[in-house]
Amino acid sequence: MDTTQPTDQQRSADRRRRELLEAADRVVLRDGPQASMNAIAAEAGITKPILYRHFGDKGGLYAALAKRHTDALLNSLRAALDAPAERRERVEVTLDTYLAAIEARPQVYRFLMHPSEGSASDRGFDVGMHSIPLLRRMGEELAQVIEDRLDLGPGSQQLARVWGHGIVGMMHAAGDWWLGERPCTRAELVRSLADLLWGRLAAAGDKMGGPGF
Amino acid sequence: MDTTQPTDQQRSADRRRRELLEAADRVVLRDGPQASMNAIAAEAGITKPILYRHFGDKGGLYAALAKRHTDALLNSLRAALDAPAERRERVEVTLDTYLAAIEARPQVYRFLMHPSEGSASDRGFDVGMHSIPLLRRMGEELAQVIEDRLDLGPGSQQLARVWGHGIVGMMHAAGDWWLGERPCTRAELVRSLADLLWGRLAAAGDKMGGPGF
DNA sequence: AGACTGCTGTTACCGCAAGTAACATGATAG
DNA sequence: CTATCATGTTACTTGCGGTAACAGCAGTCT
Repeated sequence: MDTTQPTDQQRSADRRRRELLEAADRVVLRDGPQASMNAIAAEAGITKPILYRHFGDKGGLYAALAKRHTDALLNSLRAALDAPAERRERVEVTLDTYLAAIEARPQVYRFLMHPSEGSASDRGFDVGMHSIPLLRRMGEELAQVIEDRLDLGPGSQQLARVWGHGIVGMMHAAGDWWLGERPCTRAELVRSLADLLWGRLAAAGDKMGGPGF
Repeated sequence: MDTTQPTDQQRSADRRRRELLEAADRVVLRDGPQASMNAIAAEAGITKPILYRHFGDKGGLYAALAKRHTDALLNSLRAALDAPAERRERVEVTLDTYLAAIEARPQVYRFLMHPSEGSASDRGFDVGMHSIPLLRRMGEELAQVIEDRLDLGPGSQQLARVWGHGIVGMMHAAGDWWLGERPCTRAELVRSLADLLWGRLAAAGDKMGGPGF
């Protein structure tokens, strides 16, 4: 039986798969998220049907491709979150890690955030399911960390999940905007966001002190 | 001369345009963001080229369509932001307004957040510009309100913009997740998010008090 | 040896949606 | 009666996702 034997065909197929993914990676890095299957196949030196044999459909390829980058980014973020430092320091390092990643490879970032909706397989999806997997995964991850390490009162699990997704969304939107306009340095952005999370919004005074205003 | 006269052809064209937009609205509400030009034309009782004469391309139609809803939502949010109440109250009402809107018309919401990238006109765009117009507009709007009404120290304008986009992103991501999973009531979600903005993250105690951990 | 299986690769095609060209029609102005 | 201009149509091109059918090439069973 070939239960212990990877049959060395398996390994060959896996290697092919990885080669294809790297070709796809190169194309996406060059052409952005609208990279066509033809282009990817050409880059890999083969033709379309092979891609479809390996990945089923475009969604499958994109999912496989996204998983690699998502996993990589999540590992970096986990490391930042688990650093042995003060909470504020950890938050800032994590924010900076994310922002540095999207700054370094904007095309990849753009691809990850813009799956562009599959074409026919989406039938029957309810709203909400369309959302970007990376954001969801980051949100859940952060929620777990928050719940594990913070002492919130009753309902802590739910609170942690809301905060996880909320903070990730904050990071994402601010990062996206920052990447487009570059209105300040990365360090300034990190500091501003951390300030926001640290309650400076609530602590700030009104500008025109009238109570009815 | 017909400088004072809107030439009543103009008005007729405008009415047509509005009718087409409403037809498009109906289709998008029914089919989601992947509504085809053919479908929209059919719903309006006409054929494709007319749509193209009125809106240029699909991006144009989508932009016009999005503008209507975006304006409507922004008006609601402005009203909530300008309410004569305590800051926390205003924040909660604003969050609730947004969440109620996306809860009431998820298809519209999904459309607004998922323009699916134009096809050919995107050439030459740098990264960052892809982002959803509604989010950007909400971010800028909120930034303006924050800057107008809060007394932040030096660099207040930049801080306000970061916070504006950050808070909007938080609201958006949390809302998207909530809409998909419905893990709690709207009121609970609003409260949790407001708590986050009010610095409860920073105030919470560690679970295992070891300093090195 | 010769047929069977399974994998990799190809060409050539289908269906569908965006976008366009060219033609038809009906009102209005000179 | 004709020129014009907006409104509408059919029929086409282009490009992409996806698939069917076929071609070469290992090994394998009898």
